[in-house]
Amino acid sequence: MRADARRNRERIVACALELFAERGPGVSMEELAREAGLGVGTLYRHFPDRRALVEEIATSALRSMAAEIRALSAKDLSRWDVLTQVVTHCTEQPLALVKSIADGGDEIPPERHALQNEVDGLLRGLVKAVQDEGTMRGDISPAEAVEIFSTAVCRPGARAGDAVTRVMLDGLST
Amino acid sequence: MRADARRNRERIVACALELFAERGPGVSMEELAREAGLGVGTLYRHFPDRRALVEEIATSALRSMAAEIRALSAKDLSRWDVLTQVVTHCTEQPLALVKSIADGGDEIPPERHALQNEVDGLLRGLVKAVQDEGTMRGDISPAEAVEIFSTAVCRPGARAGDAVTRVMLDGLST
DNA sequence: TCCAAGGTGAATCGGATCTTCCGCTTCTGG
DNA sequence: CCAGAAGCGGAAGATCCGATTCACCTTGGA
Repeated sequence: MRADARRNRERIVACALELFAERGPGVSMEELAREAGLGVGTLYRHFPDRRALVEEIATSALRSMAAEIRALSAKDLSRWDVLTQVVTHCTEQPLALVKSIADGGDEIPPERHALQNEVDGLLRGLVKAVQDEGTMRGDISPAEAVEIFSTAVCRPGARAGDAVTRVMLDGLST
Repeated sequence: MRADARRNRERIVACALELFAERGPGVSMEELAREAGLGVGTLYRHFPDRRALVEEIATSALRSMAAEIRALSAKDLSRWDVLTQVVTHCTEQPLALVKSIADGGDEIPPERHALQNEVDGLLRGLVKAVQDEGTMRGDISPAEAVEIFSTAVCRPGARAGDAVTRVMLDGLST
């Protein structure tokens, strides 16, 4: 593959990641192309159709999300601090986008479904750990906690450490 | 106006209110009609076009919202309790819808714009009062607080007293 | 009973996207 | 440096989807 082609492909993925995260799904191929400074045709050279593009982005984001949670969990920090950092990480990139894509109507391909379950499981596990540690209130189920995160993080214009996120975390702590 | 016509008009407004609240704008006229158990044509007999329908619902919801805030504010309750009830009221009906409609792209007609400002002002005033009372943390600006409410309340499927709302309120209290 | 107000929903209209395609441009191996 | 493959651009055409219309059927109520 030619060097410039690889560069362009990367740029497409990066821009799509960003645009989906900040404006939700439904961004048109043309906007994606413009943002990346390329022609629409180029998107189609790299991805057979919209779905393929969305799929690549979603799965890669989920994969990196799962990796990040694992990495942070392995650190020698209080579970609460791990949670905080996970939330920060989510706000900065993937989850928001993944959720926005997930809302996009298409049927979920099995691979992505599995990844989503994996991330969900990791998050719920983390919540449980934080509660066991005693730093998070116990009257919220892991599933509810995850919903709360989504609400705070998957918001157009969410930024790490903004008021919504701070209030949510404070409301969750004991 | 014939009795059945009046009945149908009311049913349209009620269903639209509900559908917009729970599924956001972008619900099609056909869905609206189906939900109301009527034909599409009937919607058009009552409202010249989609915009007129949306407009009627939005302004009436905003009006009742403002009235509700005023009514609750006049009660002899702590400002915190007033806030709690306002949030509950929002979750049960209008704001969610109004915001979801506001996101719908159309330019905001002046009348609605004025109403939105009014509601916004009332909310910010209430927040200020709660903070002065000392029951809400002071490191959140009224505007941020309103954004937090929106986030918690304008969510597909929000229900009064659910985990998201509870956590948000706890996070806001001192 | 009569008939105008009211209701219906298939068909039409339009706007917005997605995709295709072919001529033009940019790499890169030799 | 050059030939030709790889890549790019973006107008044009195919599609999709929801808003709106309209010719015809129902029904409230005088």
